[in-house]
Amino acid sequence: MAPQPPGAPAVLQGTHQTERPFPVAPSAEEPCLVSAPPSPTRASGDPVEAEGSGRRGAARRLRARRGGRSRPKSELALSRQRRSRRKKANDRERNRMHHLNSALDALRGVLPSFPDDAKLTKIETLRFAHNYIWALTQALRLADRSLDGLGAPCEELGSPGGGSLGDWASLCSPASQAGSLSPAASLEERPGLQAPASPACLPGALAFSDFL
DNA sequence: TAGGCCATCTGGTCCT
DNA sequence: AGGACCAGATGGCCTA
Repeated sequence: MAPQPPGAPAVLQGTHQTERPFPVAPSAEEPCLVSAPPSPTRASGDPVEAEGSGRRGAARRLRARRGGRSRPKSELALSRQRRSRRKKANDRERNRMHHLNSALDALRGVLPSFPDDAKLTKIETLRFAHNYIWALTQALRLADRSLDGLGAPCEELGSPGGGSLGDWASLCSPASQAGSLSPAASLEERPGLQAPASPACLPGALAFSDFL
């Protein structure tokens, strides 16, 4: 996937999404909210107000206690309330997704660098991170063994079938066995992508796609 | 033009 | 009641 060009609605591009914490997209409900006339029934039709004056206190208190919380609302009031709640829910959902994208960007930041023009997609980022962590774990394990005098050769990292490095990463990685939605194929067309921070005892020429 | 990726909206569900 | 989370739908943008 090519990088988002300027103007594209990228996640963190310094456009409206970073400058406006909660960008509110033009919503179909907005015109309704703005143009909705004030409720004509509110002033004169409110049941509480209508029966409020002139009644004995006991009956009124009883009624208030019984139905005070769920006072029936007019259709217009209900509609307004629904729109208001939906709008707030949309804002929260947008904010939540922004936080999620920020976390995803932070994850991209700690992963081995890659050419500027090759921003990882969301699924690529997750798979890359998963496999990269797995690879680092393997490296640490082997390093520990070496320190213990076992002298584990790096071939232990080799693929079970003696395949290529790509096979090693893709076959051994738990992520590669995890699912069927692997986007690795799309990354194979990124020959320039390398993992520069090859840990000790890891094959230094691992291709970027090997982690995906 | 088809397909991929993305942001957003929306309704449902669960939890506090 | 309201918030968090989720998944489906939708439309925009971009590339091959």
